[in-house]
Parts: sequence; structure tokens; C-alpha cells
Amino acid sequence: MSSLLRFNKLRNNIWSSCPSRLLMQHAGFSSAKNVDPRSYGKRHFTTRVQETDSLHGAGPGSCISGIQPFRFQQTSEHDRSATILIFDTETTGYFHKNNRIVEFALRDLSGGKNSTFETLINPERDVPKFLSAVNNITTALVCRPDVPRFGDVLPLLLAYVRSRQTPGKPVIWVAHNAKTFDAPFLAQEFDRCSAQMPEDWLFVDSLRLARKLPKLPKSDENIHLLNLVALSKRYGISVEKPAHRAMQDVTMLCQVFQRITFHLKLTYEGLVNEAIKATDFSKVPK
DNA sequence: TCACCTTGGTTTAGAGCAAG
DNA sequence: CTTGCTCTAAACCAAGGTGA
Repeated sequence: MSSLLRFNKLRNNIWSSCPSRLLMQHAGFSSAKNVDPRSYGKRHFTTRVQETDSLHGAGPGSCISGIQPFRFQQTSEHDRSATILIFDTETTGYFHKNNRIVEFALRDLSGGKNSTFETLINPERDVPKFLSAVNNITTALVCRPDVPRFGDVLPLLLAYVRSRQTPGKPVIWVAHNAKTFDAPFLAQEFDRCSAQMPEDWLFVDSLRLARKLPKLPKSDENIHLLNLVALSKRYGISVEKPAHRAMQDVTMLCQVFQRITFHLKLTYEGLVNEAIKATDFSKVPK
């Protein structure tokens, strides 16, 4: 299959039409003629870039309260150019060496159009039933020919991130327990594709940041804990119920992360100091 | 000077917790 | 269900202070 045909096949599964030209350019294609926007809404989607005028303008049922375009405590010239991506992965298990990603979602904290990216991923293996019970992601849902493998999503993801990145500035990826869970999983998938994560990608673990918050006394509602739900409760963020779907968790973490950075008076420099280089997770030699 | 006690720092082991 | 990180308590050791 030619790379262009493959791109179009994948692109047909993307809901939004807006970023197609941009993604094509970043993915190295010279023309967007073969991408037909009319087909987007007709297909079962597995990958989508959300097209909203703002984080608050996604329409009924999709309004995200509490998320504002991100600003650091002490503004500096770096703040305007920092690209901060909140992300989350759903997987087939805990340990990245034996398991695969089945869903990936991210949100650019700067907001604006096309600020989200989410996709199901074909893990090419069964999803354990006890995990399907947690996140409703079943083997039948993801192990299908029209669900892209990570290797298929990779060029789109790289192109998307590049389209959000300020040239010459790093991309800061934030996830809860990123250090031991999300980042190693992502690195493992890159390794499986024999790909190297860009050197200017940095990973920040919001769990590590949360541990720096003042400790609360133990309570029946468990708001002294540091998981996402507990932190949401702590900051008065409404939680319907633990979703364990990537984009829902990303949305929750967006709000939690902004409050943590505010609480800790974290600056851009402080955040970078907390970060781990993407290359520290990868085993693929440069 | 020696023995004993207290204090402070370091190391170690185990529990708790975070993620799907 | 797994793995790894962090925290805490206990154990250990060295140094310093005090009294006989």
C-alpha cells in the first residue's frame, strides 16, 4: 500500500476536516487533493482531532468547564511558547513490557482549534476481560482492520504535535503517573516501530507534583489520596464517576494540573526542572 | 578517662499507592 | 491481576554531652 493511500485511509477515520492540510504538510505530503472531507462524518471513527473554536465552544454535552488556556504563575517570555500536552493512555495491562496501548488521547493546554487528539489503537492482541470491565474497551472494539495500529497512528501523531509546537521550543507531555506508566508505554510503542521519540519532548509526572502538595488528614472520602479522582474532589472539580477512558481522564487531569501548578506556584522553569527527557525512556539507539 | 545516655544522620525493610 | 516509586518507621551507627 502506498504511503499516500495509507494516509488517506487513515484520514478517512478522522472526524475533523480542519487539520488535514496541516497534517498532510507535516507528514510530508505535498497535496491534500486526495483527502475528501465529505467522507469524514460517514465512517466509524477511530482517530479524531477535535475541531472547536474554544474549549468552551464544543456544543451541548461537550462543554468543558474549568479549563482555561494555560498560564503559568509568573509569566515570562517562555510561557507564551511552551507547548503543554496533557495525555492519557488506556492499555491491555499494567506492565509496558508485556502489554499494548489500546487508546490514546491528548489535549493541548493552550486550547483553541484542534486542541485535542484521540484515537483507538489496535493492539493486535486480546484485551483482558477484567480490563474491558474497567474501560469498556473490548477486543472486538479494537482488534479490527479499521482500527489503526500504533505504527499507523505514529506519523499522524508526530505531525499533529509538530503542528502545535513552537519551533525551537520543547513539547511538555503531562500525565498522571507518567514516569512509571504512560511515558514508558509510549516509549515502548515507539521502540516497537523502531522510531525515536523527538529529543525535545519532555515528560512531567503530575503524580510527582501532587506529592509536593500539603498533606491532608485522612478522611472517609479519601481526598487525602493522590489519584486523579481524589485530586479532583480536593479541588472541587465535579467528577461523574471514574471513566477510565483516555479523553475523559485527560479532561480531568487538565483541570487538576492547572490547579496543582497554581497551588505550587510552579513556573515554566520549575516545570522543565521536573521533566524527564523522552530519550531517557527509549531504548532505540540514536 | 570511661561508661552511659541522648541526639542526629543514614540505611533498610515494608506498606501504601498510582496506573489499566 | 504488576511493577515501581515514595513515604514511614525501625534499626543502626557515630558523635557529643554529662556524671562518676
